[in-house]
Amino acid sequence: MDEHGTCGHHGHAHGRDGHGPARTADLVARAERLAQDLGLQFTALRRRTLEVVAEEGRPLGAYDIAERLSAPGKRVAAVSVYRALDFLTEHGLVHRIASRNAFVPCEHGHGAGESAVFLICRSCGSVDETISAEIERSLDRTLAQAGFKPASRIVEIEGECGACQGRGECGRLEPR
Amino acid sequence: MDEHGTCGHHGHAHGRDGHGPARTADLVARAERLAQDLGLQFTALRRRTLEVVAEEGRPLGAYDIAERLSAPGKRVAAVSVYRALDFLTEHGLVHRIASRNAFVPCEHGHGAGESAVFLICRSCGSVDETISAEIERSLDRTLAQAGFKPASRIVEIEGECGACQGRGECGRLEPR
DNA sequence: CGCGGATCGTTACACTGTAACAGGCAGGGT
DNA sequence: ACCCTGCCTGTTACAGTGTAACGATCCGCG
Ligand SMILES: [Zn+2]
Ligand SMILES: [Zn+2]
Ligand SMILES: [Zn+2]
Ligand SMILES: [Zn+2]
Repeated sequence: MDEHGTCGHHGHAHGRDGHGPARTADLVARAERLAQDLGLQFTALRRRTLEVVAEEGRPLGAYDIAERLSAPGKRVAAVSVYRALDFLTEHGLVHRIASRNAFVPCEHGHGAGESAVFLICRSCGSVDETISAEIERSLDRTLAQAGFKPASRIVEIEGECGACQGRGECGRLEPR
Repeated sequence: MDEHGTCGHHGHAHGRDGHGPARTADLVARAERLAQDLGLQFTALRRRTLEVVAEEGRPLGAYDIAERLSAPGKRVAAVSVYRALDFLTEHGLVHRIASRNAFVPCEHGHGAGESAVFLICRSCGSVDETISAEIERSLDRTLAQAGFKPASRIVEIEGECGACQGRGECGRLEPR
């Protein structure tokens, strides 16, 4: 799959629901294939959780997800969402943004070895996931030099995305 | 700029209270100089908070700090600690480890421009702070290419530190 | 003296995450 | 059919993390 790979300048219109749905189907398909291959259960709760995260254009907290999954008369507890998120993050379908205590859908389908760099915009709240072999290499080099054996990596950059720089701050940052 | 010349080989013996006290005096001096220069108040609470964080060899939570600062009859509330930590982190005297919700003393005296890489050991819980111009460069390059203007960076690597990989022979010195 | 600013104590509250236990449901052996 | 087992989910309770709001104190300044 080569999603927006030729986007050049990362115009990332996912501040809203730009290409959310398309990605959602992609992710669900990937999850089903993965569950098939590994003999895991891609249950309804896990699927609905993935869909909710994928369709929101910005990081969602576990309690926000629980609220979106709940219906009048059928409440989904946050603890169930946490368990679903455990499954999804373990298999690389969603990522946790440590600096925000929130979750975003994976945009790249990278393996466990490749770690992502998250660009978090202060103005519009969007999160862009990029992969850079160069960063990977320099990280590996530094770690090897320090005699440190890495298991998981977190790289999160907070700042202002390209779309928000030109226009003051027209990013719609929804309260609540 | 003195480049972490103190510790050369990153053998980081600070798993316990190795060179805590020495660093503590260093940090306090740096804080006093900084407050002097900028006309800020390095109050008793801020100093004691910095000392507590500096003397522990591992990341401390805000509530842990509050507990250590409290005495029978003189309780320090966590919210006060958070305010002191805000001051200390804003001026680069301590760093927050986002993946742990905990705080460590700065080991390098780097400016705001240089971002640190934190090596967090799963076994002994120690945190080593290193600066790598190479990582910095590749990050800058990737960000520029994405049209993203960075404000703050978080790089946290979890894994196993050099000392814990031996598992029988601790603290083996590795020349070069 | 009165005033504004910064700090700190205190309370209350929201948000994040996990432990423990119980019920449901599918698959497999008998 | 039955039981047994493993996995998932619902529910409750709780620990840990972080902030808002208000008031008191201190201090420098006109
Ligand atoms: Zn990803
Ligand atoms: Zn933006
Ligand atoms: Zn530092
Ligand atoms: Zn270690």
